Amino acid sequence: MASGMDDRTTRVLRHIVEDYIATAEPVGSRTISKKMGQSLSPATIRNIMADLEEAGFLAQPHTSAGRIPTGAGFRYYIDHLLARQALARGEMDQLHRAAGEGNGPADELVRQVSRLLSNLAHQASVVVVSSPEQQVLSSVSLMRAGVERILLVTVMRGGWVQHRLIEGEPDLTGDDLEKISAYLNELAEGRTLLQLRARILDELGKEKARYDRVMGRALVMSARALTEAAPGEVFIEGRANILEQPEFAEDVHRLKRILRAFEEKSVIFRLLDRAMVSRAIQVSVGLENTVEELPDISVVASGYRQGASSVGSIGLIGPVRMDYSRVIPLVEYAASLLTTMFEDR
Amino acid sequence: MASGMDDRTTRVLRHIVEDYIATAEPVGSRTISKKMGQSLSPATIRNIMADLEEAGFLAQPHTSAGRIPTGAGFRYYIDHLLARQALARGEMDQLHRAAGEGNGPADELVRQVSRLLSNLAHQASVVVVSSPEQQVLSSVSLMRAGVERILLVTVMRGGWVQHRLIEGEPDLTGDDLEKISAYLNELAEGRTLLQLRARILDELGKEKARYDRVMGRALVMSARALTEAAPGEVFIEGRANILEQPEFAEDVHRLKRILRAFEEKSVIFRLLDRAMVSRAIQVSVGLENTVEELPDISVVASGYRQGASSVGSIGLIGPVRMDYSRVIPLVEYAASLLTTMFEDR
DNA sequence: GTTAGCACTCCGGCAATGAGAGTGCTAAAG
DNA sequence: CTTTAGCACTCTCATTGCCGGAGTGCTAAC
Repeated sequence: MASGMDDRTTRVLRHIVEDYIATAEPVGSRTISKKMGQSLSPATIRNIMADLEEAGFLAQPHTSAGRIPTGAGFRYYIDHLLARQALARGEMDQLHRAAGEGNGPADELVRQVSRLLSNLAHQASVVVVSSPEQQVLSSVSLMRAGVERILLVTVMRGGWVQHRLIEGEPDLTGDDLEKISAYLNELAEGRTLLQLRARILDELGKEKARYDRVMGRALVMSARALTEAAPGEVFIEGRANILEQPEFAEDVHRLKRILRAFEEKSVIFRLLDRAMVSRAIQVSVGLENTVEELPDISVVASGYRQGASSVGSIGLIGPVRMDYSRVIPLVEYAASLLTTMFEDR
Repeated sequence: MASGMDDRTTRVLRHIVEDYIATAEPVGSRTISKKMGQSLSPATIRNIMADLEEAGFLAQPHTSAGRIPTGAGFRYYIDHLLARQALARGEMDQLHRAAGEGNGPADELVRQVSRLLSNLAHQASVVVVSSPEQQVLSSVSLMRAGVERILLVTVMRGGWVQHRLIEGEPDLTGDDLEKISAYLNELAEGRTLLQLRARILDELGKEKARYDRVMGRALVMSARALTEAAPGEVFIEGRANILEQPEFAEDVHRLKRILRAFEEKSVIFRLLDRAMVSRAIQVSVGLENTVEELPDISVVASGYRQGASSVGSIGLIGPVRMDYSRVIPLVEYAASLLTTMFEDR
């Protein structure tokens, strides 16, 4: 089907999509005829449009409005017709600078980049950080946090910090904690969180005798704390930008749906997890995303890596009518920027 | 002026405000007459309304609409006429449960409570946590975070965790870090962040000889890292709830302004900082808040404490037309809940 | 296969209209 | 002196009807 379209037909489709992206209005045959240098008359364009509509790429809001691209139309455009716009030098610089400012812990870096991406694209920007269980540890520490609580802090290579509370254990002294921390660090050397946990339990079985009861119990508790799946994190920036898009600004219902979605980590995760595993940029249009509540939005996202493993993804969320030619390079660049930033950490 | 209003007049004002809160529509003399059991005719009410308008408590959108309370009208209502609604047993329970679930680090606790508060009130909820410099430390730890970075983790009594990156210092070994951590913990005992910093510098001057150059430098860097003002934190929950309010749902401009404001920590801080110092609940109506960009919103907020010192505040942000009789007790209860939760930590 | 021409459809804007809600004023009643 | 009934007046809002414009589909000619 799709392959059975001749060059002229696809050119018409491309112009329709691009015009619609630019104006958010249904586009008519006259407009396209002009745009193509009048080499074809409006009547001819109309015939072609009728074909495209039959093929499912276009739709009419009502008789005698122009056509607007359907989801399938956008899909075809993105897959076959898109001419990427090169990033402006200035935009690259800005992104670099944003990344540079994020010299605090990793979350600051990510937040800055996300924020700028959002503003450059005039869309809401989202970053998800996968649960760091698969990441390699840099160091571990047990800290006192009140009489009845101990805090287990883990720092990953790349700069992500996590902490989990352990309840109880009031009788461990500061000295005890230091000792256990030192020991945990030894075990952690070069390992992931998961591996560390296994290792702790392992060691504990082997050399039970070496530890007094209190310390032994503390080790078990550490292992248990490490088991609790840390959910991963979500950063959303530029929510206000979605009001720049008429499709959301006008329709309070859609707006509410999307704002609610932004408040549910799990939804955002489902929205971006495909991009995480894949290496290439992912564009899901309208119904394609797996979140039933949001049938009318698009997600452009790309994973970023830490060394060889994918650790998260960054992307934009907006209406189906997005300026993909501009937005796709932006997201790609942002993702690669994160990848390089995390490389030398 | 205000004191010069007789009982009947204020009763009319109260009814107008309450009706307007309930309906979001201008209210007319007929409605009020009915509401007051027809003891007064609409004509009389009209006279009273005219007086109230002259006094600045009411306004007319146009001739021959009903009256709407002005900012001053709301103010008077809140200060003198408000009949607080008792919290429902169920709501208190829910809040308690939310607080109980937040058994992770302090930020989880705060987030859960804030979220529920937001949903109960149908408004956006905001929590600010003041920069914890004045809070007493529970423990300190230096951790390796990559070759060129060290992470300084501080845990406050009450469970707030902060981390700051220190760049450089590649030659400190894990052992070194442990030793310095132990020493810092000794110095930190029972002190605030600020005091700790002073103490470090102090000690360093006195006993310079006791430390080798590397460790000395590390201490200096720690002190410096502690100096960087940590900005405090802001949590916003239930943004989508503001769309429940017709005044925002209809006016995209206001909506955008408020969403933008939510993206600027500093704005939120300015909005809530008054509540932080004061012990009582604060209600600022319309123009009263100090943020010029948001002249048409109300903030209901209350500080919460950790022991004797104020450490932050929790509140609601919404249109001036809020159900104060319900919302004020909610916020108060949430704040007191946070205070008790932090007490036994 | 392409295009000009034409009849037709549908939306959006505009003015006119009328009902409804509410006011302010006046004059009478308490 | 206060309250109220009555009434004229104002303003909004929803409804209606009426173009004009944009765009289409079809047919017939090129």
